[in-house]
Amino acid sequence: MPEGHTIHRAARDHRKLFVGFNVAVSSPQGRFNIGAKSINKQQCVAVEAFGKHLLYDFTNNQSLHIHLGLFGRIKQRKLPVEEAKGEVRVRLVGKTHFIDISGPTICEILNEQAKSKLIGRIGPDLLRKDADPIKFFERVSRSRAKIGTLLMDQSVIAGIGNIYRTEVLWRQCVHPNKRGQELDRSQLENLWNDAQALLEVGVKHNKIITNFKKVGSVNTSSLNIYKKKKCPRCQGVISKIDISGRSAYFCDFCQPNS
DNA sequence: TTGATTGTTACCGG
DNA sequence: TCCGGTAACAATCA
Repeated sequence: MPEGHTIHRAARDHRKLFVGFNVAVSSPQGRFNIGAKSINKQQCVAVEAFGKHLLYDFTNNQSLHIHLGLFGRIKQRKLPVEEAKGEVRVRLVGKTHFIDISGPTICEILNEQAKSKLIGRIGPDLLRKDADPIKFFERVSRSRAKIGTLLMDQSVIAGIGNIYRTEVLWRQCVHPNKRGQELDRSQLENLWNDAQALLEVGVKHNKIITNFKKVGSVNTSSLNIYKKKKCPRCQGVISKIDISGRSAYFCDFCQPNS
């Protein structure tokens, strides 16, 4: 479910729900018995997203660290609390709402040192004001790896997932198999700027939207080529390839690799 | 029941 | 050291 926009949207929403309040934190038994006692009913002082990682900071300098992975979800509901549905691993209860987090791949409590280490290994985050695009430009420019791989590497650029990868490369007419070092500075700037703009739209609408064209007043589709057969620009056939286990789509004509 | 899926990490070989 | 490939793990739905 989540690319960067989902996590930053959650951080924005949860800031209003939890910061400044004593938050009840509970977790069930099993793999994700995180020992929530140490943060339970502590005051939440911040909620922040770093790439696809979500951190809830508490007064005792500990943080709840969540990564939703491929299947994780966050459900937000109004109080009173209801019985959890599905594989809920953590529940946070605030003054007016509660959230259930199901299926995360990471769900743990970090101290300050571990938190710094985590933040340190995440690349520039398209949705953060403190992001430094120069780091992205330099890293890609000296890499032999495919741009399709690099865009999904969260230590190179944080926030892009499989759908934005396909859509941004198509919008900028770059073949996913181009090597990082084959791209010039203006292409990299365009990729950065476009991805950033699209992710911001994603946060605003809580949805991935990369196609803004309307026929009459109706949006034909919010995506251009992801899982599609035909290129909306040239009407050509969309190809599908596997890049490190994930499906990437591209238009042979609009995104030449030569 | 099977396959697919908006993700990440560890490990190995080249 | 970099890069590609593979496996493991997560939960849900068609």
